[in-house]
Amino acid sequence: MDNDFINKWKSQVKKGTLSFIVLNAISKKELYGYEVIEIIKKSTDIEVAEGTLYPLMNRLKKEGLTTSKWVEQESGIPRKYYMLTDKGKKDLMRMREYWKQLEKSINKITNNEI
Amino acid sequence: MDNDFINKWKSQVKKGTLSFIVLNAISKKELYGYEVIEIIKKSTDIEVAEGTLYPLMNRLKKEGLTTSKWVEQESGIPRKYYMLTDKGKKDLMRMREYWKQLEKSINKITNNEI
DNA sequence: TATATTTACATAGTTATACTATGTATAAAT
DNA sequence: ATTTATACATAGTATAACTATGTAAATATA
Repeated sequence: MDNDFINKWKSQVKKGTLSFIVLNAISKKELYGYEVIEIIKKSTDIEVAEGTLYPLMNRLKKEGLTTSKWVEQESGIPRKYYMLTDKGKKDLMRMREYWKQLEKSINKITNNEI
Repeated sequence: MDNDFINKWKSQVKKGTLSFIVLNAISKKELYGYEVIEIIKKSTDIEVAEGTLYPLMNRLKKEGLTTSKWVEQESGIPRKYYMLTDKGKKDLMRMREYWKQLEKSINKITNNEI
């Protein structure tokens, strides 16, 4: 209840940035879902719930940005690895451009340069 | 229909960034709604529909981040000017900190530094 | 040996916010 | 006289994160 607005805002900021972060993460190396959560936590300190991540992974696949393959483990539960498709790579490039632009715009506005 | 994913993504990125941009914009100078749309368009090239902006302005006020006052014009329709409350100023500071952190995290991830 | 925790996947329902479409009203431009 | 620009607003829709919950195997702990 404490700072309701800020918390809601942080959650809203994730809408968009989260898919961007995920696509970037799997762009250099195939990753499985659970691993993505850990990597994001470690490198950005953002906590992504499993109930957030798995539907997102499915959506990215359904939209044609990723593919996946199951990999059996010698021990333990099989892992579903995700990788970018050509469309995924292309879209990620465009997202990076847009993000760079947005970053500039927001810096301008926060630094009173309107 | 062309690039559906990217367009949806851009719209999602706005959820969060838009309120941040608006708060920054009115932080240095009282602005009225219509003016906010023009300023955002000019300084960030982001097109905000009126049906997006006015509900947002009302929400920010309801959440206690802004107040407003009507100002009659010698000619033309009265304008509703918005300004930050103390809570609005405090929250904006925290949003700026969070954004700075996010920017760093995303730069790290896009530059393959995981 | 029994129990709790960690790993690894998934979905149903809820919430929050941007978008679309639409409406009202005044002033200026064509 | 009609269109465009200015200035506000709301109802309904779509999207995506969040909460809660569930399954199952492996490992750690009591």
